Amino acid sequence: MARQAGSAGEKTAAAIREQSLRLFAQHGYDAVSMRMIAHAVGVQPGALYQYFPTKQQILMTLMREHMEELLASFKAQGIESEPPAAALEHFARFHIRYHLTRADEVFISYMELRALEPAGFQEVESLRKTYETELKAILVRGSEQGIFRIEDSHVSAMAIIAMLTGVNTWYRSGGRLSEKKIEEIYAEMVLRSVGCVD
Amino acid sequence: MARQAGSAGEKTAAAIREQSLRLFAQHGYDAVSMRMIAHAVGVQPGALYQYFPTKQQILMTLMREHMEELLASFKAQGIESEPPAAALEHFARFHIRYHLTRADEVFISYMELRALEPAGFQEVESLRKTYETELKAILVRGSEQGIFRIEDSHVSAMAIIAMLTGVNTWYRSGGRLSEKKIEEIYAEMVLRSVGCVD
Amino acid sequence: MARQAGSAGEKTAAAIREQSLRLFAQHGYDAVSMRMIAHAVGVQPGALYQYFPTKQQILMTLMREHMEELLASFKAQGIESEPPAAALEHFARFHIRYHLTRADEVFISYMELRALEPAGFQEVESLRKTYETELKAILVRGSEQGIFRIEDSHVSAMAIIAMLTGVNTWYRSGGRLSEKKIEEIYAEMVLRSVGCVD
Amino acid sequence: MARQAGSAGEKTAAAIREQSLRLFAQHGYDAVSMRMIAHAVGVQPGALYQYFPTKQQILMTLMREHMEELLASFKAQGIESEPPAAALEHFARFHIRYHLTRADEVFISYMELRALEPAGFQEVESLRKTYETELKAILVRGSEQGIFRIEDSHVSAMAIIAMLTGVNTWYRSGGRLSEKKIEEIYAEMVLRSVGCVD
DNA sequence: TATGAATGAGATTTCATTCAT
DNA sequence: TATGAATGAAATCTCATTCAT
Repeated sequence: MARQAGSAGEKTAAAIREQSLRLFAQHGYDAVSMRMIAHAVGVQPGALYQYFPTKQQILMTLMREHMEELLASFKAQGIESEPPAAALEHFARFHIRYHLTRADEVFISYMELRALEPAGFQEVESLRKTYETELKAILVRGSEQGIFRIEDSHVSAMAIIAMLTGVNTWYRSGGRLSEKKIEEIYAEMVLRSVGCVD
Repeated sequence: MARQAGSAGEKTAAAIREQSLRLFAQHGYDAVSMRMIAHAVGVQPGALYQYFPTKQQILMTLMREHMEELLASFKAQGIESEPPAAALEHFARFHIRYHLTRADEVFISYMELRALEPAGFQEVESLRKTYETELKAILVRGSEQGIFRIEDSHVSAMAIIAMLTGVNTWYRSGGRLSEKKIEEIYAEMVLRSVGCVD
Repeated sequence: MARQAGSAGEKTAAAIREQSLRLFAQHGYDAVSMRMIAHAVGVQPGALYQYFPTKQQILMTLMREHMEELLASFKAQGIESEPPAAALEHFARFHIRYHLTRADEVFISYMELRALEPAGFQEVESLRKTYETELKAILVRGSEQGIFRIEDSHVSAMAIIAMLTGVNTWYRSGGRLSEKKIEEIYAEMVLRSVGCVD
Repeated sequence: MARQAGSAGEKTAAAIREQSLRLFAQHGYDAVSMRMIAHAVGVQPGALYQYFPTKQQILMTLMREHMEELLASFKAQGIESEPPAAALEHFARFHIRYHLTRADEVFISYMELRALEPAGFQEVESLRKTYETELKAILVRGSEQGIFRIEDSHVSAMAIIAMLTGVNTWYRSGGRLSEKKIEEIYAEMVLRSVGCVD
């Protein structure tokens, strides 16, 4: 069949991103074949190579774009200029919200790191560390001002991020608790965990 | 003459478990082939089928045995009969310790759940829920006794487990902090997170 | 306004010939893809089909044109009317010169014969035989006149052509010996090989 | 279907060599697929990989073994200790004989050099140069003893080898002339070409 | 208990070619 | 005259698994 009128290319490119994201999140990078992606998109496998040179590049693109958007989104919050307690609460709420609305992107960015080739791994790791560093900066500020009581800012940052990110492993929207409520509970636990009682 | 304890077969079986565990943790279930396992064990691929009927069964065995050991280990702690605060601290320390000494088992039990076929998934999920329920029971007890201040025991349990389990994503033994210290920091953060200040 | 001589189309057609020739000579017909040719020409693969209906036709065109030019060039030498010894020397020198200036054309005409489909193969083979027959005619004339001492004109012709054509497998211009010198050495060896001593 | 009794492996390995050789010679390395080889051998494509890790390695093995056998065969002739004229005649006859009995091996070793990856190319080239050097040594000896009249031993060697090797492009056994006769004609032409008249 | 040989399916990727625009 | 998008077939190679020995 020949191509349709209109900008078929843009639609196809977007569809490849969407379907790859969904399939990688559901089955894992290695368990998803180019055939599966092509079938989900509605093209022959060969057509994918007009848009991405390799399967690895599809994954890499999804991850890089996710991390860049996460960082841009975070920067847009202006959290850095807030006082420590407000900043930490804001960070927790932002992180939870981001997770709950971009479940697939977040999921593959944590789960499929090992599927990346070394160069790509380094790049994504570096973006992730940039994000983690933002949290650490908040913790250090709060600690220096005597607002937080923490032993080690690195350990605390890791613990907090793991706690927050974990929401995706169990929360399904439409459940017993609203997303707002989840945000609130996690934010409170985070603040308390660093000795900041309300 | 009697057969030695630890016949060739037993050694091979153990080696398959060890090497599969290591390889699955390192590369992911789908990225590991039976050939890779066989090569690591030092046999031909066909030999693996003397011990496991399918690759899926290797994964399943590793996961089931890990979960069963985790539960048995936990039961042996006698945490259930301790008062809530002590129990929670004890749980946190136990969980961290278990993670830091069984990194591979823990890792694949979290990461490769989706690689399981439905029946196996159900079985492992059920074991995991049993473990999570132990934590929830502690939280409920503490909450009822007014020792913990939590909004929702399920959410808190999920958050705590995610925080604790996350230690594996970054901690490498021989680092800046001892395992004991890590235990201590996490235990304190957990207690605080449920409003239990020391 | 009138179109310029050498329209875009003519330039493209010429570029396809040149690049195909170069690539076929370098990598072999089967190892060269239409994409490679298109890329070398600076167009998209589809554009090639404005000038040649198939990849096979590109090869066929290159070969046919080469053989026709070789024959025309040879005819223009007027060798047929020369006495046998002069004719043979002239043939040898012409053949060497032609090889050394059209390395790629000559190369693919010998190497890629088997890549041709039957009909094309027959056509090129027939042109080649016409050329070989010219040499054989010289040998027969010289033999009949007692100037050459050969056992079998076909074998001698094949041997001489192989010897001369072989120059391309090793000679690179700008080397130790000039092209003129090469011509001279080969011409002498050819004459001697048929018992025609100077 | 399961495997037959007997050493199926050795038979298969030999069959892969034979069929690859035949097919590469007939169609060219790039035009032959692993499917084609497998089909000719009577196995599934995957089975080939029990014997050769890559298609390239099949070609490389065929070429290396051919060159090594050629050199060993040549050494066994003891040509080096013969006087120049006898040595050159002997070389020519040996080369022709070898060509006429190993047409496919010889053919691919000349035609498919460019299909080799750099490392393999170097290896085969080096073996080929060793062989060529043997001929050059004969020419130099004869030249120094005033028996041959040659301008340049390298050019002469190249010319002679090309002439001799060319026999394969046209001779088919069972034709008008016996192999012995061919040997004789070529040997005489070679001797004459270096000014050594009988 | 293990091997060596093989299968049939499927992996990623590339191919020549087509055709609406 | 050329492009951008796509196809359907085929490329090399790897996979889990089987089974006679």
